[in-house]
Amino acid sequence: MSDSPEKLSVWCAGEEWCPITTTASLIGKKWHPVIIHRLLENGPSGFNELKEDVDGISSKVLSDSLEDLQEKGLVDREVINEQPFRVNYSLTDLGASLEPVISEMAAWGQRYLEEPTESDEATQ
Amino acid sequence: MSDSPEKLSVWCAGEEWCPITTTASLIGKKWHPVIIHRLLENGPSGFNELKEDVDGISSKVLSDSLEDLQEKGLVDREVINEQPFRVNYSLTDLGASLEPVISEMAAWGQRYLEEPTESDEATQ
DNA sequence: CGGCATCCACATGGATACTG
DNA sequence: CAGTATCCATGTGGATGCCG
Repeated sequence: MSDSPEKLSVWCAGEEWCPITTTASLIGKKWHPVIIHRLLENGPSGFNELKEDVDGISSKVLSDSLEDLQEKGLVDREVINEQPFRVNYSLTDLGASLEPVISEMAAWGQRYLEEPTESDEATQ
Repeated sequence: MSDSPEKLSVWCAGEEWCPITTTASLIGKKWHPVIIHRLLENGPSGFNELKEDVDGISSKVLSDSLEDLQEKGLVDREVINEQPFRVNYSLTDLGASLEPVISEMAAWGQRYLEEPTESDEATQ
């Protein structure tokens, strides 16, 4: 993994460019952080493998999210076999460079969020 | 600022509870990270003050976002004067505890994202 | 100043079924 | 296995205007 991926040029909503807004626009979608986290933890994965790791996602949404992440240059898709058909998703260098961000999010969640109990579950 | 805010119990989409998914559901909306960032940087702020700091947001969306952040226990709203009407938004201890996450996002954005040039701007 | 009301367009995501 | 197709409900955000 290179430690200096190419920079990404992304336009941003406001009038002034803001690194936080822009970063949020990259990973601020519902499933993006989890997908990146799984790819960081488990390494390159196939589609259904990823679908099982990312609990609760539908194939359509996973497909959409992966396409989005590819466009943003954070994820690579590689067809590694035609028959049987096999695909590999992996992080680009830029995607992998998000590791500190993702692990801060995970750490924060573990420290400050409480796992719902059975009774919480019943009320949902 | 206390260093051990109360834990927050949040339900999460999938079948298994996941700290990343849950954290993402808290700060994964378009403007939330910026709002938190501004409150961290500039301290407690009034509504319009915040609106100017968060560049490009409309009052409706800021209002919605702040309400959401209050419900999630990350932001406090305090009416500090009736006439003239003045309100103060500040981070709760839990909200302030997000500082490492937010600053990682900001740092990542500054390191790996490129500010668009004038010509980029022209094509948008 | 600090919003809320209204309206509307578009994005997002979930369920289900089907395909090469 | 790795998706796509379709449909549909809800969410999200932007514009504008008004109010105490």
